[in-house]
Amino acid sequence: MFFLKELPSRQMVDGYADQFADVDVDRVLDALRLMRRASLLIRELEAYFARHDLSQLRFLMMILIDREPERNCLAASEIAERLDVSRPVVTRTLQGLERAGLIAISENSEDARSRNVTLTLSGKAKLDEVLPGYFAILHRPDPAADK
Amino acid sequence: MFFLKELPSRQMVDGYADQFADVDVDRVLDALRLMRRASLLIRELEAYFARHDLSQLRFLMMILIDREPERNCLAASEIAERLDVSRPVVTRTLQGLERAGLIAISENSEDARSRNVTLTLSGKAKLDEVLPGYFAILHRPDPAADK
DNA sequence: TTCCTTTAGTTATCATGCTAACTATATAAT
DNA sequence: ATTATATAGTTAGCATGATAACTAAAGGAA
Repeated sequence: MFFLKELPSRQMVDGYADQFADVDVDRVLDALRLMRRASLLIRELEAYFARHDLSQLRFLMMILIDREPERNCLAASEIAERLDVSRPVVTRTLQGLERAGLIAISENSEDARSRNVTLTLSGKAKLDEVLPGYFAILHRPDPAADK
Repeated sequence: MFFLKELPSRQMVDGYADQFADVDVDRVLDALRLMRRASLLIRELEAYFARHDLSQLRFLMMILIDREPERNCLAASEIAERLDVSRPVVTRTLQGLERAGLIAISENSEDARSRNVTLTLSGKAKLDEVLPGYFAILHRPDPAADK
């Protein structure tokens, strides 16, 4: 995360960048602004989800399952793949969701190593509960409101 | 953080958003792209810093001190304020930097509660070591390379 | 079949973010 | 002067990210 409040001025970046060749100061400042704005947005989303006993990751996993057209279930490995998050994080997060009753985990008859993950009714209800606020936060013009 | 690989299509967002009023689908997709790109960039920076026994936060703290015009030192509370990070995180990170010999922490003669933080020579050297690679990562066009 | 490699998932451990609750000092109010 | 409040910093404990190292099952090659 990147929460630096006052981004460096162009002069300051110049000051550092002068010591090295080929630094595009505008691009650096753009990248800093990008990280700052996204970090604030992510922090806000996490706080929102926490108030609903969720996290962004929990939410995204549920969305991924819900999104699944026919099967209405997913293997844990498919979730890890699509979310681009490490396996242990997937394992732990799924365990939490199961303990919370939001998903159900069952054996896969074709591959004993694999687990099928399904949304419970409670899980679907949780999605409905959370989605409006989610969109409200996302579609706000600039959560950073940098001055 | 937000690492969802395949962002939802406009149709999919529409599908969810239709159930609620006033959702600007383009704005939602923009926000998702923003978070994804920044998350990848932050992850890359953290990995880079980790290879130098730093973290983005450690780096930013050192930059803040180095940036300081005359005093060449900062109070911990000022660091917390400028970085917009919780106090305990500042405490812990400063302790780590001190143990690593990159900063020095001294008492403040005017306020017994406060601590003055200074960069050591080793700390300044570390900044020089790390800055070129930092700019190189930041000024890359689009680290996400979202197809 | 036996052995080797790959894949699915877990456990253990660490780093970094948070809040709540604490100590200690400084400052303001009475 | 005493009491109350605010500020600086720490500690404890939780959540979420990561890697490394593990078990177990599947698949391929000898």
